[in-house]
Amino acid sequence: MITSDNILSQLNDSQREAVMSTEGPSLVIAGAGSGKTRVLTYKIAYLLQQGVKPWNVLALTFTNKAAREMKQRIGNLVGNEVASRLVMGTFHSIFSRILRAEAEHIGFNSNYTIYDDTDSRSLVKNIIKEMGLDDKTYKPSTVHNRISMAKNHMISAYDYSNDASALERDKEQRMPNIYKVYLAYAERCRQANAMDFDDLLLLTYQLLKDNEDIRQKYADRFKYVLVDEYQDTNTVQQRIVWLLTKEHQNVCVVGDDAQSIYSFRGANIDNILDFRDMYDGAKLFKLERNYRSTQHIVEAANSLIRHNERQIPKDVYSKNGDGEKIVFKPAYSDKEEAIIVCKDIKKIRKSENCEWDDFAILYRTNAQSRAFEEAMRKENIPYRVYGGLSFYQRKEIKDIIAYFRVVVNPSDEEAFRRIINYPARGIGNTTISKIFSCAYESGVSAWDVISDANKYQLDVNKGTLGKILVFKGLIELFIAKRDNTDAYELGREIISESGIQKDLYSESSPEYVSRQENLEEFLGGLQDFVESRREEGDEHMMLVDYLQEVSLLSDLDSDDGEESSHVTLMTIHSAKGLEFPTVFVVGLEENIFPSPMSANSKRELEEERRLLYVAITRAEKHCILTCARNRFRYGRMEFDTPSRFISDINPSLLKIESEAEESSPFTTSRPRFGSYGERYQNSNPVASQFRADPKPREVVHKEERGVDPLSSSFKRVLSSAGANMRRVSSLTSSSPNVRTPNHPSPSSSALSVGNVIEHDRFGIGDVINIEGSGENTKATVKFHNVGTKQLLLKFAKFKVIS
DNA sequence: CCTCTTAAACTTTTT
DNA sequence: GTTTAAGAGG
Repeated sequence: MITSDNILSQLNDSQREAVMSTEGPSLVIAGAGSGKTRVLTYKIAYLLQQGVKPWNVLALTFTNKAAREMKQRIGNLVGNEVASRLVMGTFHSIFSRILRAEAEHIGFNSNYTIYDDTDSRSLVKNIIKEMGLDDKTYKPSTVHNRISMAKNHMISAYDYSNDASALERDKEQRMPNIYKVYLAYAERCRQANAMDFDDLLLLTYQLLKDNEDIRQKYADRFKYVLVDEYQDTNTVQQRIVWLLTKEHQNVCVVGDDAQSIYSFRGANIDNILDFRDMYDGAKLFKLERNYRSTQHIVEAANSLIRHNERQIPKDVYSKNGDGEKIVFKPAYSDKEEAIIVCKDIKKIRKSENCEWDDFAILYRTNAQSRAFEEAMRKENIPYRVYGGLSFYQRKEIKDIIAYFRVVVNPSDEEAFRRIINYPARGIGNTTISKIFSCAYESGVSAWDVISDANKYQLDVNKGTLGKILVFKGLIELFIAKRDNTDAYELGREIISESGIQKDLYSESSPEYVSRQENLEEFLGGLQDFVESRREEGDEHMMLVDYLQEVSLLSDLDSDDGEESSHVTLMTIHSAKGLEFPTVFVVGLEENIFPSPMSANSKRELEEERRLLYVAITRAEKHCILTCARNRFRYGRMEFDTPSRFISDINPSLLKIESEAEESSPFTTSRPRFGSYGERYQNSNPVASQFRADPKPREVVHKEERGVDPLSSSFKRVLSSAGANMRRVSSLTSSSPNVRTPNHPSPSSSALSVGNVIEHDRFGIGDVINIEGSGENTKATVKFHNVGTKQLLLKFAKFKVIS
């Protein structure tokens, strides 16, 4: 533990001032790499040392991962027990929990499900179809986007239908009926006891606005509110913060207007620009010294961002030494671009003797990762792709989760639709339509209809009704167990009883094997979830708890930190807040970056420029920009010119390196289809086998995958039963509970402070405290890789090493 | 009512 | 190149 003097001594002057200003509103404008997270971390630690109770501090972050890491760092400063009681997380996850607690006040049930984007769009699509609107004019994603934007501005479906300007705009765009879709959508979500991402915010706002006593309660509880990445908050988030802080005004927001890159999601840059108008007398702190990057990188980024008009003036500087210039490497094709990057990575790694972890490849769109994946596989460079479609978006996983959702919340329309005929049980489209129209007419959920088909006069023949009743019986069986069977046990049962297991193991084609592996992986994760909770003495390990956790996870969050060293591939958006010694920003072409979608509005173009600013400022030592003049898109070869942003960078800080002796990258004198390009034309046929990898797309360079899918999956099961006990659950094993959940650790009674243990999942750790007795003995263990955990000895699985 | 084949549409960025 | 929608045949 460390004293407050010590905390303050680790900060520079401006950081310290920001940290010590605990009372009243404050705005911290933190330039890239200026220690923003450090200020937030230390400020919270400082508050705690001043005697503030951790549960009185609300800290809102942008990702779950950021929250977790910050908690960890605060724990290191003031102790984990205290830190673990802080209320810290994303807007969405914190407020979804509050909404569960207060569900009755807003007409929901506390076991509501959260619709992801796919669910929302599918519902919108169904509504459009049912209303007889043309789905060419009313594109579901466009309509949902309109609804989403309305919600971000606190316009409910009812408000919208009375909003002259919104209606006018829709009319102009030839979609005069959007308001009807919105009304129906809101109604159907409520009927399904489901909320979409935007509802989590909008309903929180309405809850606090319409129930003064509840607002009081939370405003009172959260005596100090801190918001990270404030430049990326939207209007409704800002209003929620206001409702919570308008009395005590102990609110500290941290952000950088130059890094605002989420306006497509409703983020409103005015939130940060106008903060001081909203909170009268708010103190302004500017952190301008960049500790991350070399001077050349900082200056190049500054020279770029200077082309934007709207911004808070600041002067970011570095004292890290000049370093190298930013390098721009135009390539002939996307394949060549990838090869250049691979070569550079190998070269720098050798010359500077650094790790694969020190490299990141950042791109504008997820689709760009492919060329790099293929090149790196060929070059034996270990990498990991973040983002893209997440593990939980995969078909087979979504199907399972849909079962979970229906069991927890039978009204869930989208999940119901997904599983009523999966696996195929002879309930076809005609029947499904009948069930749903019956449901709408009576104003109940589809589940209600099949629960009492007579009452709702469901018109189906006897055979079909029989099939429906079998399905109903199946779900009821699970519902009966959902409150007293842990998520893993019940999950396994659902998978086997529903026929999912039989379906997935019915074939041994590569796609099926890949799905089987995903299922194993999923079960492993589910088991981890239940066991962690059990070991930590947390009772919340039922299906409902699992869903709560999983529905707000992003791909980035699942990084467990114990993977082997790898190059990072991700979109620039995902890279926000991260840093790497060497960063490649690739695909700097017109039509990609800036995205053609934003080329027609100045506002959006400025956002694209900020995006490049974010990308460049991720780099500590080397920043290399690349582009390709020819690129495969939509299966065609397309021609492109370098991004206009290249010429926004001060030329004296930019070094242009052409691989070939060609003069300027801006000329296109090279023959378009010379032998040079064709060398890379043939794609590797082996590569296609890697496409359906399960989520941690860590590359294993022994021919472990792809050669013989069956044996690789077998190996996987075998190895998981051995040294690494992470994935023990094999569906093929005859007795599911080889490892009984309640099996006590052999040496738990003998454990004492100072012991070193090896935990099945967390690895090596030192026992630093033991408390409680008998059944409830808890050990505090500091693990080398995953931080400090409290384990209930009754359940924890580990062995004592010394 | 199910499933296999073929055609079209598609791409920003994400909690 | 990939994923999803529609249509034909069983």
